[in-house]
Amino acid sequence: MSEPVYTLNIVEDDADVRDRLVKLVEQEEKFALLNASSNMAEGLHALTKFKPDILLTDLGLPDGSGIEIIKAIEENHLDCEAMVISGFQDEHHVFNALEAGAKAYILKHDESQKITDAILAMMDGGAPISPVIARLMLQRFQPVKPSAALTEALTERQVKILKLVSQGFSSKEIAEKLNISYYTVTTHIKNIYSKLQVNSRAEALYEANRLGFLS
Amino acid sequence: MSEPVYTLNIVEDDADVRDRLVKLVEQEEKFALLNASSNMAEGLHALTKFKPDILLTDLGLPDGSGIEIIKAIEENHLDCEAMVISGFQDEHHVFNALEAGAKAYILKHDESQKITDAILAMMDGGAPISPVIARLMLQRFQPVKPSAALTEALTERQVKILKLVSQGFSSKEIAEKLNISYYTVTTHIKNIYSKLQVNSRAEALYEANRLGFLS
DNA sequence: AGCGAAATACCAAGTTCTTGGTATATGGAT
DNA sequence: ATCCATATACCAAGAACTTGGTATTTCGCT
Repeated sequence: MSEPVYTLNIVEDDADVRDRLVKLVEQEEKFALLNASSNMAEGLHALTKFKPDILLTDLGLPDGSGIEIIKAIEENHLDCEAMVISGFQDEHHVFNALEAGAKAYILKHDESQKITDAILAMMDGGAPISPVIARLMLQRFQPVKPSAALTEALTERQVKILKLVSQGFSSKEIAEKLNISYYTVTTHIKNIYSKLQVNSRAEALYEANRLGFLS
Repeated sequence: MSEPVYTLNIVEDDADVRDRLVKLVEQEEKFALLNASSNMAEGLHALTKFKPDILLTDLGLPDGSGIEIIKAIEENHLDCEAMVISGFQDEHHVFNALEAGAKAYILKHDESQKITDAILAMMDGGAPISPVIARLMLQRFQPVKPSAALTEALTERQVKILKLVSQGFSSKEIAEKLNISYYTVTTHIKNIYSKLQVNSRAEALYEANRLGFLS
């Protein structure tokens, strides 16, 4: 099979960075640069005009955000993978970009070779994320320690069971998972209801969520 | 300032892979290998005995899972960063590991240099995640990728009922609230289950939350 | 040694949910 | 005008949950 060639658009307002990206892309024979824009309006226009396989975009643009361009991919039903190349490392920018549909998020100061690798990894179905960014994402999976309210209200075991309930497991399944009796599970759930003052699983989940017991 | 030196434990049952990791660690002067175990029991014991700065562990061990070892870090209040080196790329293994507290997740077949880099990146506050793994994580931030199948999946009425279910109301209560028959409510819920591919209220809420239908 | 909290386990009656059907009315799209 | 999606409604059997009991074991604390 022949080498796949990916077409590519770049949106980056800083001329130096943009030139660096352009060079980097032109040096890799698997890439074919279609357009390099310096602002959001141009970037949006070029996106729909050239329909590239890959969008490489900055976030902070003089006339708006790269996020808008990423969203436009979805809205226009384009077959395009978006990679953010940004200097921003804060939660706000990162999650907005990822939620908008970015498949990759790498930092401007990463080495050129890493950026090239990242683009290829993305087209290979991966999601190259700079470690610093990934640490932010991780925090969504490792929420804060048991809050004061939780520790006081529910025991460790009860929280464990409540979490399994929240994942849709039946009492029987939870019993099997924890290697305890079905009756024990129902007893725990009974006690959880009592503490949360509710009378059903759905209610318990609602309360637990409201009180921040679950992630 | 002088070079930091990190102490390190390895847990990996495959002798070849373990030897490779050991060599890789010994070649990097910033690392000081304390122990290399081949199963969970040993790994757990070595963890509490040596209290390393870094735990490098496989997931599938003959007598259990590396996840147990990662959890032990938290339970014993150890100051240790856990990195998973696994062959598993499935959602179940990945999320269990991350939720257990793993700070990094890389694949066995990654190059040695990448593994070394990853350990250093982790100690630098990053979270090196292999692109394939990161793609899994991304799906949690981009809940409605199959928007055609999911965003458009639930009708307005179904969402309304699902929200009431999420607030803990019974079918009977929902019927009264909406001034429709109890049977209509159960029919709606039945159809919601079908669309979300679940079989209970708790499961439906879990899915709906994950997909962003609620909140 | 004794107390209390937590986790474990069991039972049974009653309630609610789940599932596989069938069926009608309405409104928008072709 | 017809088709299709949506909302509505009903039934019944079986599964799962809820509730109010009782009871044992383990563990930390006094």
